[in-house]
Amino acid sequence: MIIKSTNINLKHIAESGQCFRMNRMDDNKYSLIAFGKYIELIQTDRDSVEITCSEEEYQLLWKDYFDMDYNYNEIVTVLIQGKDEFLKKAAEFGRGLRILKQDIFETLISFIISQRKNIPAIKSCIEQLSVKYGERKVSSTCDNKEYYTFPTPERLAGANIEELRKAGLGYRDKYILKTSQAVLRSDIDIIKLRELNSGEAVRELLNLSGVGIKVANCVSLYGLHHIESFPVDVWIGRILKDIYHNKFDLELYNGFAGIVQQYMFYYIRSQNKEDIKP
DNA sequence: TCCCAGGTATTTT
DNA sequence: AAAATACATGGG
Repeated sequence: MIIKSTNINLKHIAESGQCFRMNRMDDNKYSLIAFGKYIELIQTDRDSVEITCSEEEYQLLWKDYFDMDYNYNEIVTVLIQGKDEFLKKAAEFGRGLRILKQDIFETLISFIISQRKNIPAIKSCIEQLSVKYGERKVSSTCDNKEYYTFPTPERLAGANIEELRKAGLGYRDKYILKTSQAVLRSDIDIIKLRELNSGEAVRELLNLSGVGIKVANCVSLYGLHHIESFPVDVWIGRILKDIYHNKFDLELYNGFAGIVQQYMFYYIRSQNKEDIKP
């Protein structure tokens, strides 16, 4: 299945810190586990991507997952033609980034794990959790590739805390357990969060163990696709302080600040990472 | 070996 | 109410 788009870049998406189960296999080729499925993606040229799935599965799942109905060119153009020099560079550099529509529970648990960990360590934890508590599957389309789906709330809520910790969670083990149990008991209805606006959803999420303002905003942005949510982590915090002297005007990007945040995050980190430089 | 990582909860001023 | 501090583990 081939996707044509003037604004999709697998490398940018995979390396932008929004998802943790999309991995580079070799140049231009990535594997991805999401929604219980395994696919491989190839950047065949600047404007096209090949996915190892049927047309039907693409229409049913991946088209939405990659947010293909949204016009990212419009935002990139606004930023590149705008007056903000930093965002101009960030948008030029990150052209092809998209905000994925990820599973809400996986996003919630993943970003609880993310606190005080670097991205490789986060990925490692999530992979270990999946092997331990997910479902083993074999991809029929990708050379019988073996993979493990992300655990369900039931599986994590029923986990033994010592066993959980062996996945490298550290002190976060109790957060994962409590939050999974809260989801299972429907103390919070994570499906209904979709019906709320971003502010209301964040407020609900803050009741969960291990979820503070930053993680709540990440869940809102990446799990609920509230593209106005603007997570502030150490990197974004440094940008707001060092580049904008704490005078960054979010109102300028009302309604899509989360996407702007993603260009910022990806760009600033590229400055410090050889392997992401263009 | 040392430092720090897409922060949060708890304790202390 | 605001500010300091503890927290587990592993990647670089």
